Amino acid sequence: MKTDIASANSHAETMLEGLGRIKVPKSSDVLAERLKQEILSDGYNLGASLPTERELVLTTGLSRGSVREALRILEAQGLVNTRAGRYGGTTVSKPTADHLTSHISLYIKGRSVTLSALVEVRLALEPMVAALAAERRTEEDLSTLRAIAERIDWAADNDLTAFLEENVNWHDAIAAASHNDLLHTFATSVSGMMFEASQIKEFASAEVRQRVRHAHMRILEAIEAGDADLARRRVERDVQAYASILAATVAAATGEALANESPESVK
Amino acid sequence: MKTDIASANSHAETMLEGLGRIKVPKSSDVLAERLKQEILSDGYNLGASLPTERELVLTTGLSRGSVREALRILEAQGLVNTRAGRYGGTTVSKPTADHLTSHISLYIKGRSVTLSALVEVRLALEPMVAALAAERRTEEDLSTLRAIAERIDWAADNDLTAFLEENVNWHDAIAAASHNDLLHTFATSVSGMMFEASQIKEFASAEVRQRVRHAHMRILEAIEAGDADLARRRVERDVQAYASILAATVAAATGEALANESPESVK
DNA sequence: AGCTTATTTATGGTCCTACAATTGACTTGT
DNA sequence: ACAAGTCAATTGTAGGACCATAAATAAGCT
Repeated sequence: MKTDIASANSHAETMLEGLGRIKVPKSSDVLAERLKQEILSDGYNLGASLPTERELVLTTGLSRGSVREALRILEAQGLVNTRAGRYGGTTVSKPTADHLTSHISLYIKGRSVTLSALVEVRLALEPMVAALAAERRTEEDLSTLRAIAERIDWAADNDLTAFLEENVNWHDAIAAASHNDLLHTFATSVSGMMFEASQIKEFASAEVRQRVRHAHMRILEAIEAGDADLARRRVERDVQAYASILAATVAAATGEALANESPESVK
Repeated sequence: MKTDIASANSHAETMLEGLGRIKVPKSSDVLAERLKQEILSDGYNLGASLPTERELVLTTGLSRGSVREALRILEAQGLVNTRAGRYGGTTVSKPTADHLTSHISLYIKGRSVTLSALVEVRLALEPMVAALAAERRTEEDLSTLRAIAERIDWAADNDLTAFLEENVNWHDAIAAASHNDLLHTFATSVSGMMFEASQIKEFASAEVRQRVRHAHMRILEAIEAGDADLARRRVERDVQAYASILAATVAAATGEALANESPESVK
């Protein structure tokens, strides 16, 4: 059953120029893609239940293993949740911010994005975040920010770990105050990665900590006043200052250690 | 074997205050997480081979089904590729831009992000993209841009579909010229989603098409001249103009149709 | 009744086994 | 030297069995 087809194809290459390597998709991929379309297209409101695994086995003709692999893919994409037990099953969900952050993080690490590239992205995002925060912050946003600022003030001279942690919270709180989900997630993902990278290099000297507190104060002022342009400018300056300090620290470290000229990459 | 433990626990609630609902992770999740750490931490250069499925079965003690589910998760995260056949197997890879774009797209659709929110993100990203492009564009970048501009000029009066398509290419080419991977991916993802949404509303009138071509010309000029600030300002104006046209079109459509006040969301 | 406790049962979670499909390397034939 | 065929390790798929989970229900006990 093989010789006929094989020999026929081997001599017909001239007819197949335009065809690249044909891809044979896995059944689990096909099912995952179909379910994904089904979920996105319309039906399936949030929380709605997909058919059970065994029902999918019947309707698709695939094995349960393949069905489960498809569901694992959808789960990794944040499109569904699964619960065991009676009245459990697979339900439609929406990707969380954490989900997207994790994927962005993987991308940054995988691509060895340089610190300076991250700075550029921050420089694009954070001034806009601050401007929107100044326009839209609620009283709740403000009190959250004030509370964090207080904790940072305390931690600056007492608990370095807490200081760095609260710093992340600070940026997250401002991003939240912009009341733009996507911008929020982008900004926190990128600045989170930067802090993760710069924390290792532990360059948070007393002087830097003082600078940070001062900058925060001035930014908070602008946001409290609802002055979008002022907030934008001050954040821009802050990020730039942060970047140059970081660059200097990195240069000093690599210069002293090995005179290594490769641009610093995350990961 | 059940009564003892059950009755003992039921009367000991006071001792268990601090314990929330304990979660029992799935074996495939645990394995996926461990392999992910292994891949990220250090070993496993790009292209390196993970153990075969059956080796993982031996070393982990899990069933092959669980191992495969774990690998599907890693695959969905873009961390590995799998090839069948002898000398095939699972190899370490890095998440592609398409991968991240797809996840961003899912997030936007799932969250029903509003068009105005997307505009805000574009307004943050694209001026920076243009500024960097002006500073860093290579000759190749420029010739790509010029070629696209030509095709857009032709398509504007002849082929609406091609016009919209080349428009996406245009934005992608500028983002590529910024030579910042992350910024590139963010910008194309967001503007891609916007075009996808606005295409349906088919508001690309002849007048709008003319405006677009003019704006592109002026932006290309600035990038050719290497004038970062000029490029930034012109892109900012362009995005803002685009946004207000879109807003007007949407307002007219919904106003006439139903006087619907809900903010337009993607999806 | 009103509470605790046990049972039921549909569902996902895990394991096992077997075989098909794939594919690069190897062998053979000419 | 080249073409075709064979081999072998690996993923892909199927099917079955059983375990673990959890909500709804029933039973039992004040």
